[in-house]
Amino acid sequence: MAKKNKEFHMDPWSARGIDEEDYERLIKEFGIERIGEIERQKLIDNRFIRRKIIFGHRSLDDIFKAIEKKQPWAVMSGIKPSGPFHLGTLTTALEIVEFQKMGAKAYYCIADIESWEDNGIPYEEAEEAGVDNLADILALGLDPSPDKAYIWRQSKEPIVKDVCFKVGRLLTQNMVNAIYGEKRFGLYLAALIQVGDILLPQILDAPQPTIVPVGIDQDPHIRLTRDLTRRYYKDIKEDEKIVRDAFFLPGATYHKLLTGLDGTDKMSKRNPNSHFTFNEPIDSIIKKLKGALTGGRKNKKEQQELGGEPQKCMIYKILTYHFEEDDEKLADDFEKCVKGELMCGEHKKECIEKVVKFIENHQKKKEKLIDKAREILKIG
RNA sequence: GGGGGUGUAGCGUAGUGGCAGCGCAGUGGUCUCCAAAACCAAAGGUCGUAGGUUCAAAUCCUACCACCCCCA
Repeated sequence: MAKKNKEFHMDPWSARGIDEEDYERLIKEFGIERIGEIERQKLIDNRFIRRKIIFGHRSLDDIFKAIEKKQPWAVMSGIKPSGPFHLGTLTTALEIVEFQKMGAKAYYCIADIESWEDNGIPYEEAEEAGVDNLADILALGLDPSPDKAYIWRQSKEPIVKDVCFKVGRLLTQNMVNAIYGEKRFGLYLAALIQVGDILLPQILDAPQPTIVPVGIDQDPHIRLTRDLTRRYYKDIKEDEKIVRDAFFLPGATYHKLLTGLDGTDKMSKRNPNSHFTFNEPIDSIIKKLKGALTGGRKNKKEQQELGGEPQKCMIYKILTYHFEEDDEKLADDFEKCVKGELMCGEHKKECIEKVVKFIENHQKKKEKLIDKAREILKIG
């Protein structure tokens, strides 16, 4: 209620939830484009597109053009090494892997400057988490070969720091306030470093379309980056001749965020019951899933008469995001739930089995990739 | 550089010298197909840190630390 009067700040660093009304607003007022039928068809292999988890984008058309003309393009995203992988980071990671499979060169950033600025974790302490996170995405299928991927740590990559200072000249206090609200100064710096991360493919290689798959809460970074790119990375001319084209405005895809397993606004580190990590003991994961919010009715009788409410159900949600491969089975379970034929206890049990299988399998793959991750990040 | 303010449980707060309390969150239980909601119960504190005054300090004094505001 009060929200309508308040200024709309979507904050990449806070844990505020985002509701349907916000999504509409982002599309109407902030220029995010809906994923239309054409984009949908072109990306139909992507589960997140099919299931409308990725709901919006900027400049996806540049990517399709590059694909058509067989020109190079990039996918860029990263992770803040402040803890283990969870279902939220899994979404972005899978998106990167998907785009790489479609032909993009993948640029993956370990955002250790941000984990210092945001969480107070010194670079050295972020190393282990960085290795762990990288091993996770390798296990999910990221191909690290040098022609297909470039992986870096912010603190060790001078180019991204250069960009921070270069574009910093274009920014005023009022602009950062409008985008992020009042924050610790270091967070603004981290945001500018991230501008460097997003532009890195075009700096290291040549101007090319870049897609940044992110959660919708990261859009402020995308807006800032596009604004600064437009103003700073223009055509470079020598003697009236263009020697380097202007950069492409970095594009993005936006996915909806998973809410907390326990029914709270957002999965957050603060609230351990809202999420589980990939490094967590299996019995702890099971316990959290057992306690997950469902859309079930008061008792069995009412459930059979009225049917469940899968829209509210976290079990249904995480199956949709990650753990049910089969579209038909998913739709079928939705139907059964609404008709009152599927009981939550039973559905939960099924879901738990799938999650446990996934985590155990993932751990096995990951274990073998830790050394590889160390090698890539040059951490001994 | 100067001035003012704040610091009490995970979070929000009450407490002006005499047993450190309340709300929310978290935990356990009842209920439930499982959760949620509701109800019941238990738990949680070096009162920012270090000194000092006092029979007695969250409370008064000193220094330091962290954060916020104002002035130059």
